[in-house]
Amino acid sequence: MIPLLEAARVVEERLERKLGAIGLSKAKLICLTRLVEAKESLPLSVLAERCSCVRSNVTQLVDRLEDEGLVRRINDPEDRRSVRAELTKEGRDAQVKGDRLFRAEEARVATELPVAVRAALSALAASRE
Amino acid sequence: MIPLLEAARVVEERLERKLGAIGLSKAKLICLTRLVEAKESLPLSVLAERCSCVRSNVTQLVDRLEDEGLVRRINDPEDRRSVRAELTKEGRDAQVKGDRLFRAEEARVATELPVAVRAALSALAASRE
DNA sequence: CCACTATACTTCAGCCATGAATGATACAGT
DNA sequence: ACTGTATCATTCATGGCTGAAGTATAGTGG
Repeated sequence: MIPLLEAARVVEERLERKLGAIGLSKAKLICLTRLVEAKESLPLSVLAERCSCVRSNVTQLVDRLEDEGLVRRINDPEDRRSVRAELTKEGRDAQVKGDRLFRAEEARVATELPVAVRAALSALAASRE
Repeated sequence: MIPLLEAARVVEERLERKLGAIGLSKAKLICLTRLVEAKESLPLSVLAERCSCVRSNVTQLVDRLEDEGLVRRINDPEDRRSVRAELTKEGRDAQVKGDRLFRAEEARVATELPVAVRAALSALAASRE
């Protein structure tokens, strides 16, 4: 087995559990975080890029986030093909809470893996082929 | 972001692409491999345990593997609640091919991550809480 | 023997992800 | 203005995963 994948699974599960407790998931949090970072609404295609996933995925993710009232879809008057995602107040709040949990998990991993290890992983992640 | 998760994603994607080329996936391969290792048919619940996933997942996985003719469901005369999964010839062959690709990816990761790093990851994976 | 409880699998609803196909709009280049 | 071509979002099919609910069978205590 590939230890990298096993370890990631462990961490991923821990993270999902923590986020699940406040009604979020890693995917949703990342989505919200990208919007917070952008400081403005984003076309779904841009959002997809920044979440490193395909558009159809963001369509569904935003569907769910919208159902939960964390995000709102708005039409772009500039380009009528485009649909932008905008954070709601609730979305902003959820992001803050989720981000705290996320950072906590990040910190936990930092205690479990020495800096050198994390550096090696960053390098691998950056390779992207 | 958590480098561990990013790195795992990169490797996972590479692996899925390679396996996809021969009609397999990591999940399917693991399932087949567990059966090969067992050297006999296994009740689905045991298979689920060995694949570290829930039963309902194995039910579906075996559905697909069965559709593809890689595995066969057989009734257990000892316990009529139980359903066992058995490898077919094709399943055995697929496992061999898939395993080669899997080991290749494993080897590749070994060149990308020093032993010390892999050891640290194994330790984290083993923690399981 | 009966009722309980536990176990085995399946089914269903839901989430996350992908890729192919669709429909609408934008933007050439002619 | 018209005809492609590219881009935007969505839908659908599929795969992998989970947890809750359902069905059948097994096993146990009375």
